[in-house]
Amino acid sequence: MRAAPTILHLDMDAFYASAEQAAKPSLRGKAVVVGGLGPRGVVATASYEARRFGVHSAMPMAQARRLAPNAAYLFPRFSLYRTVSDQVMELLGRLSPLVEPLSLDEAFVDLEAGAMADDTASARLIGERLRDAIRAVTGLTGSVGLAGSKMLAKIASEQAKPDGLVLIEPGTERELLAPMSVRVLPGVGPATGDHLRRAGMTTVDHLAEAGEAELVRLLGKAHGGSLYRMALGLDDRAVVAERDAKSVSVEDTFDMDLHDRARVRSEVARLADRCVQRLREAGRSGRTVVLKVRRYDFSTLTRSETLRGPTDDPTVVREAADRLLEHVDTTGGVRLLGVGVTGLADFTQEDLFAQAADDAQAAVLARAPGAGETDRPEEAERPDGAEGSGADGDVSAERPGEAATAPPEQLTARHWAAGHDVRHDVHGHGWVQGSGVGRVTVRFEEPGSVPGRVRTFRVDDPELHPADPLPLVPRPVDHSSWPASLPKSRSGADSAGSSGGGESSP
DNA sequence: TCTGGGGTCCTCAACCGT
DNA sequence: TCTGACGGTTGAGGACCC
Repeated sequence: MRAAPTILHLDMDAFYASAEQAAKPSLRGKAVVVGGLGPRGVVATASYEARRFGVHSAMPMAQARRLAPNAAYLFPRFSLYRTVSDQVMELLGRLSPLVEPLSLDEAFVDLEAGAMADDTASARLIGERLRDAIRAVTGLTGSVGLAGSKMLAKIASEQAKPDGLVLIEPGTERELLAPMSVRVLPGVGPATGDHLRRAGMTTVDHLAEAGEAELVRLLGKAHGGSLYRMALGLDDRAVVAERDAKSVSVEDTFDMDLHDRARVRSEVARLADRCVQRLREAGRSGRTVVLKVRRYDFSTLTRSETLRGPTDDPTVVREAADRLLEHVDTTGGVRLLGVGVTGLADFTQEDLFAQAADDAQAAVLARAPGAGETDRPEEAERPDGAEGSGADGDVSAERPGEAATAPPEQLTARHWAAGHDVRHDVHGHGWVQGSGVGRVTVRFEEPGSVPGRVRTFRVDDPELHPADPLPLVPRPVDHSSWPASLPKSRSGADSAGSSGGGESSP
């Protein structure tokens, strides 16, 4: 525990939905739901307007449509969200060298490492100025929590939502936590929450009173011990800037269960290729191949196989996944398949072969260091050529600069996904409101415009083209010197407790 | 009324070598 | 040679997070 609120947690408000509302003026103030639009999709984010109907994250899309039939339902556009996220993370990086992104819309900042905040007043000032800067640069709002630890900073930002700032004064932590539900503590989900409730513990105070021994008895050593410390407000987890990924995986849920064994095998091969592609893009290799199968009844099983050494060879991963599939009963149907790789390394078994060959040249017995016997046939037979194998690049142009020069003109496919941007030779920039029976409906508007008009075209209209997202703020205020202009401290900003939302302006 | 995708961490059991 | 303790590895599953 620190003496000053030196951890800042930023959480963008209803991030995906807010970004869509900023991009599409006609959706501002309306219920917007972003997520998978297929029959088995779930909600990724609902705008605050949609939440009033009871729609929330992780809810099945079919249920959301029943609750809010008039909401706008949009497919996620990760390239847009990533662009905005990069802008936000760049601002955070100017506050401290220690920034830990948790996702596209959330991050911890260690203000102490940035030597930015030396007291409560200056921490609060930084938080407010950060919210101003985010709004000016991205057009979106974010909520800020400030406290002496990660856990409390996150709880504070949750309380600050939407569009607010909450600072937890050092020394008030236990009192603040005591009446809260056990579910506010990190690591307490539905299962643990139920477990604790059956033992008569529903508030954080109950956990603190129960004592460490009782929690360890109920939940095990690691979980029980850490939960007890959290209940006392103790959390000394550091903000970690760089985290190496420990696994890479891809999975697909099918609109209809798969029954044909040959189809299941071909899907597993396809997923293995995609997984390897991701692995290679990250410049990594992996040693353990994992197959995941979710059956018709939602029961999920995994099978794994550890190779002699790490690989990034699609053939090796594909064959391992296929071997694992042989041990899985898929009669009855399969709703999800996944292929993953863990035990990541920065070298491959093939590198070890090269090393072994060098060793042999030096008249030393060729035995690869740390990898046991290096006599695995399927890896020895690998044809060389690590360049771009596997599935060829269907990844969309993610970098704004590149995207502008390479518009995704998929004229052969002509699939108009709801919510995606388009450009019409006559009417200009717009977005797909819906499509079907050979028609596509487009609303012509852009971030800075007034709500636009709707027109309908044939799906193969030659004047209609897919387009990249436009910046949410067409001409952002210059923030290149931010936050150098921040005063070190301001006494007027030092008021205790929470400051509500909506007080900042660009 | 059904339940995504991409991860992390923990637990437990089985097995192996010392 | 047998036995037990113990640590490391592997495999499977569960819970949780965003």
